[in-house]
Amino acid sequence: MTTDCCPADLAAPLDRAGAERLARLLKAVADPARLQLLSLLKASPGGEACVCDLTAPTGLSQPTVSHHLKVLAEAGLLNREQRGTWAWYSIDTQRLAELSAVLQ
Amino acid sequence: MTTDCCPADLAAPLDRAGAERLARLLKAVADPARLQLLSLLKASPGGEACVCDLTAPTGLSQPTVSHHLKVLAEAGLLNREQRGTWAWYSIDTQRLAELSAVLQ
DNA sequence: GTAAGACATTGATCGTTGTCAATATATGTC
DNA sequence: GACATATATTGACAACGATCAATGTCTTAC
Repeated sequence: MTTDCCPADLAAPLDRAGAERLARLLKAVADPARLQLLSLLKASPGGEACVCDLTAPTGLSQPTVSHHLKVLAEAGLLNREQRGTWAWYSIDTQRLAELSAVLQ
Repeated sequence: MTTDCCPADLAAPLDRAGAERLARLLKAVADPARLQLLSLLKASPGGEACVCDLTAPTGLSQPTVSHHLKVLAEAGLLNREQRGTWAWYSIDTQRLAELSAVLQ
């Protein structure tokens, strides 16, 4: 069950506004770099990683990784926790599961 | 179970090529017009509709609707069947379910 | 307080894509 | 065959987004 606002469902008739909300969420995931980041986070011990751990395996620059993580976080799919100098990111598994359920 | 090629899984480590394949699929869905089309198809009697039935409810021009249906069909998410002058589209529910499963 | 390190932001570039008007193709009808 | 209708394709344009270099901000260590 989603709270008031967010995902919606493909089965219910989708008006333009609902479609745009859902599309924004899906666009966050529909990028190879961000999919790789999600995969890396899922495979990380504790399900979390800092930015510095994610640049090498993706082959992207630090600002680019930071950008993608921000996109995912703003979509609500990642949680961000600051620990000292490091920023730790982890997947919001419930949110991701909700998004997955929309397509069924 | 996916056949040899397609979706892949977020849990398994995702290389760049796999990520790009998956992103292509998700991009097909990550558009408000295409989400509305999927929703309309799902709600249609028999789970299918022709192009002429889809322009009015989306508010898009006929070429634009045709374009979006093509994108979805090329992604394997829609089936196309020609009947006389009409082209009938329907959702490939298995393919869509596979895509949904990837995000879990 | 200065320096170093981790991350974020800004600015610029370039390819991609959603949209429509115009046109083309194909199918059925008279 | 000529015509009407349904769909697809082409061409053009505007908006968006992925990327990086350069720079800014913040935290810890000395």
